[in-house]
Amino acid sequence: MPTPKLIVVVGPTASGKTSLAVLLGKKFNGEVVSADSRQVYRGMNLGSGKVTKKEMMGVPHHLLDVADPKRIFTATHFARMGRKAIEDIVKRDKTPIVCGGTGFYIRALVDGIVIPDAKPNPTLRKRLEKLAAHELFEMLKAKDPERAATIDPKNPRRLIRALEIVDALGKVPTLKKHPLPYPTLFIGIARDKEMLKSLIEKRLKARLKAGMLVEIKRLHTNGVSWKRLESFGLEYRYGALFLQKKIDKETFLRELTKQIVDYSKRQMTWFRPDARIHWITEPKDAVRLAAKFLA
RNA sequence: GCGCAGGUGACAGAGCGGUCAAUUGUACUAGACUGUAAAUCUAGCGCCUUAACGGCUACGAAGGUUCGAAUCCUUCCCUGCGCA
Repeated sequence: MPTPKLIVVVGPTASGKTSLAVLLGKKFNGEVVSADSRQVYRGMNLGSGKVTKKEMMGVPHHLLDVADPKRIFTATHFARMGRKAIEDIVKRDKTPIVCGGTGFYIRALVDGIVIPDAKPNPTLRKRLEKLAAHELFEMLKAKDPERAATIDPKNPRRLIRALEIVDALGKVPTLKKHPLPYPTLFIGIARDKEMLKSLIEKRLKARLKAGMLVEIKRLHTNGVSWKRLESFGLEYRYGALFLQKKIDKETFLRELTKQIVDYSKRQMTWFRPDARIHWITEPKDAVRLAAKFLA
């Protein structure tokens, strides 16, 4: 039995990750583990760019439709389920292909960062949300100077989470990693800015035509609040704003396009420093890399 | 032609004698990321300098007043509105 190996496909939104993962899966007897923080939710298909059954071309996919959009799903849930899926794939002698654009999820899963075992505490959060960032920072500094030294002192969300951990565990533990024990090939899809922008525009048009707004409306009808939809960002946020008539069609299109482009930049900010990633531009280069890696 | 208002950095738009390379918003660029991560947050943004409480050039143009002007005066050019 050959040693199990892992392939990871990353890249900005609209760069072509999905079809590349399918191609690799088909060629190398693999199964795809999606690493996308929105595609985990049931009913969020068009807006999140989820693969369709047809596009899968018979390659099994994991971690799609595993969560209820009305409930919070987190990186920890993802990492746990992802690990299980990968172990299962390996056990069946197939190659797991992690594919997605959510950098934090990939890190949690592949690098196995140990996220502090402190559950979200809504009551505490609600109370802390009333405070200003500098007040939160002072609190953290008093209770856990070590964490305070490394945290972003102006990011309330991070500060609140840190205080939440302190509340549950006494202090924020130092970062530990339990990476997946397989040799791993990281492939990144590189796209120049102009090209990516036009890909994003094209894809958005196609999604709208396919009924993206109907999908968002259906989610709301099925009990997902506007507020929740807005919190999902991008397609769901702007779609919800438009359906509520908070913005007009033109603003919707213009802002959403811009936000998706901005998002793709943030993704690159995340992936770019990772020296393990082999950047490619053509699928055949990815196939070549993978063939060599799996040999 | 006369009257009034105005010409500021990519755009919008403050400033109305010194602390102004110039508030702010947008756009743009870069970055962070320990259970919301498509979320959340930060920084830069005239030119030179690795950098600076350093130098240079700047607020329509040209002169002038002043120790000192984006800010005051004069002339010119341009724009908007009103009247002819």
